[in-house]
Order: sequence, then C-alpha cells, then structure tokens
Amino acid sequence: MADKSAHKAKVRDRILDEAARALRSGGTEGLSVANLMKRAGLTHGGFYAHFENRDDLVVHAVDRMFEDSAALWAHHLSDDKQPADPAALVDSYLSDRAMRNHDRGCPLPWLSGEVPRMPPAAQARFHAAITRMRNGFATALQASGHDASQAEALAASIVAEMVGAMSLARAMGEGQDALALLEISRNTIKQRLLV
Amino acid sequence: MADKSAHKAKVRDRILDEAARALRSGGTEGLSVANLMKRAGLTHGGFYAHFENRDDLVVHAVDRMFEDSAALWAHHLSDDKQPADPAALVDSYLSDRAMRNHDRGCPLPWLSGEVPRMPPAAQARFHAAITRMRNGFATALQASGHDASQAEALAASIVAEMVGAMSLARAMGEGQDALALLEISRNTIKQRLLV
DNA sequence: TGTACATCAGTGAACGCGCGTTCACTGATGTAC
DNA sequence: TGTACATCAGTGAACGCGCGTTCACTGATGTAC
Repeated sequence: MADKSAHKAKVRDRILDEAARALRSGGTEGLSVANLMKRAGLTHGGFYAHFENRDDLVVHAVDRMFEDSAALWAHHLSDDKQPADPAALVDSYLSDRAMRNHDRGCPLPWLSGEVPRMPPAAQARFHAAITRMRNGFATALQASGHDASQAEALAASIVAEMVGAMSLARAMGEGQDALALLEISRNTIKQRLLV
Repeated sequence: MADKSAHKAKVRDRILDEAARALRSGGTEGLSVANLMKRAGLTHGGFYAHFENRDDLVVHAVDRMFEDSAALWAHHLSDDKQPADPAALVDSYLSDRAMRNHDRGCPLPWLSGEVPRMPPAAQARFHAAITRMRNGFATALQASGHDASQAEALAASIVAEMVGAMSLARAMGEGQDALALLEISRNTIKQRLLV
C-alpha cells in the first residue's frame, strides 16, 4: 500500500513537472491532456486518476511553476546563511540564460496576459506570487540599506521593469536587440538600487 | 464596380476591427474564424473572400492593433502642433481606464507572451512596434531636456516598466492592489523623468 | 433606356482533425486468512 | 508460507464538440450592347 501510493505520488509529480514546463512554453491553450500524458510516458485516459479535470491540472501546474521560481529567488534573498543581494537577483532574472530558458524560471513575463482566462484558483496563485515577489524584493532592499518608506515602492517599480523587460525581450524575438534591451534594464535597475 | 470594391473594403475593415479587439481580450488562441465572422455580422464561409487563411488575418489584425495604439501615443509626442509631454503619456498608458479597456490600447502587456507562437510576419510587427515606441519615447525625452546619450536607455527602461506594470496589474486581477501598483509605477516613472 | 450576361461577396452544409472527458477493461500489487 | 480476493493505476476505444478550411450555390450589383 505504501509503495503503491508512493508510486502514484511520483507519477503525479512527473506529470506536474511536464505540465509546468509545457505551460510556460506553450501557454494555457497550448497544453493538451493527451500531449501532456504522452510526454509523461502514459496514455491520456490515466490522467483522471491524478486530476479532477484540466482546470484542476492548470491550478496545480501554476503552483509548481511558482515553487520553481521561488526557489531561484531564495538564492539571492537574505536568510540565516547569507545577506540579501538584490543586484545579483536582477542580473539573474534578466540574464540571457533566463531569456532563452522558456520552460524554466519565472512565468510572469510569459503568462501574465493569459491570467484573466485561467481558472479563478490559478488567478489567485498569480496574485499571491506577485505579492510574494514584491515583498521579498522590498525586504532585500531594506536589508541593503533602503528606507522602509521607499523600499516598497521601489521594489514594486523594479519588479514591474524586470517583468516588462523580459516580456519585451521575448516579444522582440530574443535576438541582438532583445539582449541589448535586457542589458539596458539590468544597468538601469542596478543604478536605481544605489542608496 | 467602384461601389462594390468600396463595400468590400469596408467589410474587411469591420472584420479587422473586430479581430483586433478579440485578439486583445482573448489572445491568439481565443480568436476563432466562425466567432469573428458572427461578431462582424457574417457567416464563416465568407471569411476567405477577405483573407487567405487564419494566419493572414492574425498578421493584419496585429497591424491594426498597433495602428490604434500608435494613434494614442501620437497625442503625447511632439509634432508641428504641440510639444512632447512624456509625463502625460505615462499617466495615460498606466491609467485605470487603460487597465480596464482590454480590447483597446497597447496590446504589449496582454500579448507579449504569445508572440513566439504567432506567425513570423506578426512577430516582425511586434519587433517593429516596440522599436517605434522606444524611439518615440526617447525623442520625447530629448525634446524635454534629456541628454541624447541617456535618453535612449531611459526610454527603454521606462517602456519596460510601463509594459510590466500593466501586465502585473492585469495578472493581479485588476482590483485594489492592481490600481495601487499602477499608481506606484506612474509616480516612480515621473520621478525618473525629471532632468 | 432596357435587356442579357458576367462578376463575386456572402451563404451554409460538409470535411477531417484534435480536443476534454468517459468508461469497460486489464494486470500488477497489497491484504486477509 | 501459500492461496484467494480486493484494489486501483493505467489502457485504449469511443463520445460530442468546436475548430479551420472547402465548395457548390445564390442573388445583388456592375457592364456591354
């Protein structure tokens, strides 16, 4: 029994992992049940042993996406072991690598426009994730010497610029112009980080 | 003959207008030929008298969207009649009204994530439109006293923040928090506009 | 001016296809005795 | 320990549906004489 349910949890995990990647690179509408199950090495009928329906999957896949990107952020935010490093976070978020890795990292630049068409529970996850990002960045700003009064507004503004710059880089086709735009934003934001 | 082709052009225009609105609020995948033609008061079969296929429509609808939003921008950029007013442009771009009007205005915050899945010709339109926005804003900055050397980078950074702030506002559900985020970005950007 | 013909925007039935979902089934695994 | 039974993850055929596209047609309009 224990073995059986552990196996099931593992398979569900694999499906969610594939779903989170497919969602990022194909959008909500680009993710089909049959395709997803094939990617996970199963047939489509088995899907309903793991999820109530397609919407249920989308909600959990959105959760998974934000867990992944929260882990990336955690590297640069302060905890017991290390001090906060907002500049490194900016460099990482707006890196050439992050632009090219469509199926990893923060989904906001790719999926924001589709949020209003997602199931309500998934929309709530986006709201929560954005709030978490803003708060995390604001805390890091305070830890590196910014006034509490301005840290919140500066964090919101910078998070907006990061998401927008990455959106535009992708919309420009990820070529030379896109790389140049990312560099401009990295530099401009790091300038704004100076106390 | 003249009457007939004038009529056809008018109908095509109506289809494109509906398509541009549907594209903004429903995304590329949300726009179906049958639905669109019904909105335009026609049956789906007639579609192919006006467009080669669905991709052809998408390309022209993207053109139409950017024509619409270029007209909005023109109000605030310098020409023979008026001086440039970048602050007014920012207020207008990030207004509560712009957030709520899903089917009008600049499509970048809604559609950037879908660009890689659009027909190549439509992708090229996005690239061109982004370049036009950046250049227009940079010119306005120079006209209001910024050094040529920094105007370009500042324009790119501000355009990114505007697109990102509007993306996030929509992704947050357009409620109180979204409005607050827009206000923060408006204020932060206008601060950055000061020479 | 009136008639016969040509054009072509628009109609609506039909197509093949992929979608989300259902369901009777299979067969490996865990449990009871 | 060995056997009989129950469970249930996963299979694969089938469903109804909306999609993009095709095509034979209709009927209003423009042209030729």
